[in-house]
Amino acid sequence: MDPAVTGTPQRGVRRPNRRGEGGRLREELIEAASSMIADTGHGQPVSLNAVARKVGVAATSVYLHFATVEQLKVAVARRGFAQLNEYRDAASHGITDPVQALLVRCRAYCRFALDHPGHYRLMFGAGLPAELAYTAEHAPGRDALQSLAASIQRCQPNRASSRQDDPQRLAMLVWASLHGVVSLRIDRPQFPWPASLDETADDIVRRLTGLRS
Amino acid sequence: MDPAVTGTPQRGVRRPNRRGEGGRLREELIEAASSMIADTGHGQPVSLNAVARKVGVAATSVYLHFATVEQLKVAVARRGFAQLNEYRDAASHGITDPVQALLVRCRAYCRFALDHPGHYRLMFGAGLPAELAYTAEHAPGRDALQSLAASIQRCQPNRASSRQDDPQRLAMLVWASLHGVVSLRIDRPQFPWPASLDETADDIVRRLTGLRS
DNA sequence: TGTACATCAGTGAACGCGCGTTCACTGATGTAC
DNA sequence: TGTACATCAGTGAACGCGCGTTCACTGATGTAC
Repeated sequence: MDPAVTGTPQRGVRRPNRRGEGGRLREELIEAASSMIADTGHGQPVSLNAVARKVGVAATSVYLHFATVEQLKVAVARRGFAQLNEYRDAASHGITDPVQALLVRCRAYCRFALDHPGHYRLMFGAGLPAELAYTAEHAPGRDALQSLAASIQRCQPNRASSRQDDPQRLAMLVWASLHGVVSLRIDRPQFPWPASLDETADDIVRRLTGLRS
Repeated sequence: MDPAVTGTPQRGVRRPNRRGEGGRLREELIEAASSMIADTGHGQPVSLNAVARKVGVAATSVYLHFATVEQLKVAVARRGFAQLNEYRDAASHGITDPVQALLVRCRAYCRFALDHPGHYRLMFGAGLPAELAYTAEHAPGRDALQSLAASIQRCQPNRASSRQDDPQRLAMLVWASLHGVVSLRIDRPQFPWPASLDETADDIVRRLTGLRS
């Protein structure tokens, strides 16, 4: 049987890193865990053993770089948040109209989720390591939400904004709603969703914020 | 140590059911699994072994009533859907104004989720047994969505409804958005959510449907 | 230039655990004759 | 009324599995003298 199919490590393929380059294994582990997590569209978490197997290394070698399997998950989640930010920023790059920028950024959020369901689940589901949970300063999810609020606020000078339209509150509504849309699309692939995710995202953002462009 | 605390089965407490009443164990198992799942606000799935332990029965006895652990989960999920329906119907009972009825039913949906996070996760998360996934006829989630669409439609004779306001589409938007709200509240208890879940639900339903009462 | 040694990347065997599932069984209770 | 037997509810030991983690180790490579 093909080792790539069975998941058996390719014997002899991997050579130890050179002296001083042990850190490469760390990257390899994060990379492998990321790609495995990305694959599990529907599914259960990736195990330390499986990641080590994929890299072609003894399970114990993971402990050279991560004190615990939780720390590996943290690293993968961080990478996911960084990717999401890039994804979103790239999408709105060069767009000057703030409403268009908002819409495009929300679409990018949704597309990221459906393109990386495993990451998305890890980042926004119950499995997020406590270390990254919403705490005062460093929570990456919090930064993302602030960025959404700012994006909404940039649309508001154009129009008379009532006290109802507090950008923080709108950001929370938009975030939560889009999260619902993509979560259900990920977890309920059978459901007859409307074909266009972009349209659904636009529709929700427009209805919730009341913005027209 | 108190057996109730350690999870150790209470030795000798349980007596076999009388002849012809073996079905009672089935109910006990569903009940125990339900209450355990309800307890796991944050958390991983409940195991067959743990359920049997809780009931005070050998793990193998589960197989007297369920061919597989999946079937037990199906039974628990079905019970959850039935409870949600009751919950929602009870909330709107006696309310004649259709907009009020819609709002109240949506609030009930949200409150059910937060009051029964384990059930909710099982019913609307990735873990739902394939048997209950959206298939042609019998999916309970589908019935719930149809009921929401009908509730929205009842609000519409009052107003000029454009093609934009297809009740099926609105139901999908509302369901997905409320799902996002409650999912995040369940999975991110740390986040500074606005105190009133009811207000958030009302706000989202109103903004998405454009209904004012 | 040679050699002892520290350092580094990574290994391999073993652990205890809980899991879902199988199998042959036990012991009480009802029923047919 | 007594007894053999079928039925029923439930048990107990054992399985193979993958998991995260521990521990003492190996073997190559660089460096100090």
